[in-house]
Amino acid sequence: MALVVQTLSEQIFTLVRDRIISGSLPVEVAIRQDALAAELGVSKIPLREALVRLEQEGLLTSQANRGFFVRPMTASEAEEVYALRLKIEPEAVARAAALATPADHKAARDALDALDRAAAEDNKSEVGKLNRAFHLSLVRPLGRQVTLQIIERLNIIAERYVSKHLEPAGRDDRAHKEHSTLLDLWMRGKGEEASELMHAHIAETLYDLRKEFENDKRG
Amino acid sequence: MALVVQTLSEQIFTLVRDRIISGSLPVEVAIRQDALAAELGVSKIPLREALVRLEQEGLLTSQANRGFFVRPMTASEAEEVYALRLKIEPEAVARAAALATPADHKAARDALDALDRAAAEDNKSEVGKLNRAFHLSLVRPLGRQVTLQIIERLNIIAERYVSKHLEPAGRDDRAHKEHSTLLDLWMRGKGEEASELMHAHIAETLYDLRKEFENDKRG
DNA sequence: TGGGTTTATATGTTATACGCTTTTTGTAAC
DNA sequence: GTTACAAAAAGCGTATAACATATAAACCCA
Repeated sequence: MALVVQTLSEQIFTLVRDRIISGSLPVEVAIRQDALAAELGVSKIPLREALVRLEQEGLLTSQANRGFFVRPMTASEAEEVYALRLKIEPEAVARAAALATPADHKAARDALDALDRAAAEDNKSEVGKLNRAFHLSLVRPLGRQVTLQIIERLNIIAERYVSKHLEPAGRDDRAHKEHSTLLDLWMRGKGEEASELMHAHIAETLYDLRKEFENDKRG
Repeated sequence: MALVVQTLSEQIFTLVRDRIISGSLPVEVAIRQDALAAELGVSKIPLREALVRLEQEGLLTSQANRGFFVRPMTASEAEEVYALRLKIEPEAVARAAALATPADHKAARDALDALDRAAAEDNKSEVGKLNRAFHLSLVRPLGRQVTLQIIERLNIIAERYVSKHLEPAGRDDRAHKEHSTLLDLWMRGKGEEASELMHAHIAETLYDLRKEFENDKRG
């Protein structure tokens, strides 16, 4: 177990990030720094550092002297993020499959188990987080820091859209089966097949999202 | 002209970023926050916010209670960053060429002119910055925020390696000609050709970098 | 109802202080 | 001259209070 001391600002980063993803922070309204800091029981210094992180992460925007705003979601951003994921993630999965050690295999299986358990309990925000963790566990053995960070960021942005528009990944039976097959292929070192399935898996989510966007426009 | 007020922390971000790129900040040594803040004539709060930004940007790492460190450069990171650029940038250039307006054309031409002027004066750090600006001007008309931000980040990380190992882009005659041809194709809406040339252009830089890495190993 | 002025709020930053780690220094033992 | 450990120093991360400046809200008056 890697003992990693987390700074207060890093904890706040995660906490606020999850609030943004879950949609519990209003869009287009400046985040009241003093109020949020007070609510969290911290000073504004680590809070602001967390907000700066989130801006760099693409979840917030800031305007000088006006503060930080949750970035609005748009269909075109979703298209963009999924296009990037399709271009990067499947190949990363394939390469990672070739490099994965038994420890990596165990980590991925554990991640999927945790996801399944959370899905059974219908804990929406937890499912989203664990879904991300599972996807990341399939590319982590690649060991490429920059690539991993980009994939993680894309997954985080993508999750906002999923969490707003779709049922959580694990509850969906198709996604569940795909995850299982994916893990199986991946662990057996079948990188190419895993890659193709991952591509289809991501593409299907995008397809579902598109349907919802269409509904929104009509509704 | 878009009037954009810049926060102190944002200015510091740019300033420190350029120092990292130019290599004037020692690697593997914690950045002395009080000292740097004093040198810049600011307090540590906006400085820390800038450092947090830079960490998220992939130029710094931090360890709780130990501070921020300039990330060491490695051949494998260079390979990684260039692989990502090759996968993303050429296509983005092609699509942007189709969307570019006369204003975009002018911006790109101006960027190249500025780059040429700086190259004539042999201002290494300025050339790097303007080279980045030129590359970005070719993809900006695409209008995809997330994609653009990723490309910009990759270019920034890449520039560290270029600035350490190679002559600045504009001084190199081959690069200069490629830039000219690239701009020409791009402005004439020949997206596919521009894309191919951009791919070759990036690949050549990577090739040159590899040679230097080999030298370092032997040297 | 609208426009302009005043008032109130919030942001971004400074200065100072302090607990807690980490690093360095000092000292003793082997 | 190392090694081991204790003590001291330095530096990080956070808190608090304060304030200039910019934005937003309230107000007033026509």
